[in-house]
Amino acid sequence: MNEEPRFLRDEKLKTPRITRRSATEATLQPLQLGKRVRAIRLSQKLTLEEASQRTGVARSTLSKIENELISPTFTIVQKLVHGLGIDIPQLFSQPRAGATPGGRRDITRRGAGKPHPTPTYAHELLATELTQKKMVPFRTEVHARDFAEYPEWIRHEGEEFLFVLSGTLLLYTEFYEPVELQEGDSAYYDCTMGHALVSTSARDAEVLWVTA
Amino acid sequence: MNEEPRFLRDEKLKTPRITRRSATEATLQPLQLGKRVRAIRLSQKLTLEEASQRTGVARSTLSKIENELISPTFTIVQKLVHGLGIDIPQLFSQPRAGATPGGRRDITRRGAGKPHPTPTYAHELLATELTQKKMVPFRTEVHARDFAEYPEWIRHEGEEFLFVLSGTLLLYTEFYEPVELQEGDSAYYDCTMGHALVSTSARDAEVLWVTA
DNA sequence: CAACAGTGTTTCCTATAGGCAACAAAATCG
DNA sequence: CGATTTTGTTGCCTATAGGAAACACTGTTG
Repeated sequence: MNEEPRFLRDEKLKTPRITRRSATEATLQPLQLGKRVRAIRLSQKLTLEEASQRTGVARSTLSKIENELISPTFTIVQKLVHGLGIDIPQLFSQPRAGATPGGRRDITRRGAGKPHPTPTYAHELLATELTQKKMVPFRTEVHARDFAEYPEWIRHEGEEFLFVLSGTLLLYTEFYEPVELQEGDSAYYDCTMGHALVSTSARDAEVLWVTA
Repeated sequence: MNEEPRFLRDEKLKTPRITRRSATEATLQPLQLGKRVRAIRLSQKLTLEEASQRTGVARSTLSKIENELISPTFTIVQKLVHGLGIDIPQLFSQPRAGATPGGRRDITRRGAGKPHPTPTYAHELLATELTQKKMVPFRTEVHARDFAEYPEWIRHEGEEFLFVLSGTLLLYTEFYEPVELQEGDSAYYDCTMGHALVSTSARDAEVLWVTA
């Protein structure tokens, strides 16, 4: 009295109600999230019940996710990440069984990074072809012109190195006086300490940023 | 508590979407995926309809996601990531309220680094006041003019990011063809793979290097 | 300024995600 | 060994995600 797994059904004979409007997603990889989650859970020697308690997700739901019976909601994914201490890069990237990656290389031409805008910054992410990397480099135009544009401190894990490519700016940090940086200056700081940049030159300042 | 996503600073939003059952974890981070998606879409100057076609997600669904009315399914998130070229897995990661201390900061003025000359490179080490750091940043003039100046491959642990500050040069790597880099270009590679730089411009090229 | 073409939002409805509870299969205990 | 606990896997049901279409707005154009 059991029906086939739903998503299989879906693949097979779900043509009548065609809603596939473009072929963009044709090449979408399976990306076995379920197996990944299971591997991570087992690696921590947790039972479904324990994982359930840590994440706040029902035991049954976890089972279904691990067996690829359902596609979890983003809120659930967040709970998993949070509760199991999963590093999201792994979740999104492919197996890559090997230990330390060997001979990878990724070239990013000027202006060819992936844009990532925010109200105060215009980031351009570099080396986005590589997934499992220790550092995240990006080039940024600092649009902010006043410290007041930041509703609160920017603050996150890790350490950050910044290098001023052009223009001048003020580096505000939580525990220090603001300091003016000019072209060629650089700074290294803990990201857990609140920080923010404000352009002071005629043109918006450009910085190179690397986070780890 | 720092639960701001990496590049995100944003106005406060209300709806934390409460799950009434698992009261174990009362509050769940907002993590405004919606605003992020909207920002990315707008940065690419796409309408909802265009984004819909690229991602294969219904226009209405996109609208709801951007307005935080629903929590998208993982398959939908995948489609978004794929169709809009979103990278940055760490974008989604919630910096765990880790006990990483640290309010360190180190400013290095232009030219004020610690010189470290070699036959082929003139390194200037940056942020040398800080000792226990994850990354080692330095600015380098590439004196080498011929690959033959390197008796053997440079090779060491970790990963390296390099950004061309001025001039042009050739990046030789063990497993790839040499590639020419110009001002503003960047590269990321595994250091265990042999690598070497050679200036090709009239003046010696200058690069910014970060190792981790 | 009416007819129109595009935008983003909202409504309606179906498909499905997720929790609870019943279940089967091991594992543990008596 | 049977009884009990603990494991992971289903039914079942409700809450909700997601698609199509209607809608409300805003420009355009003749």
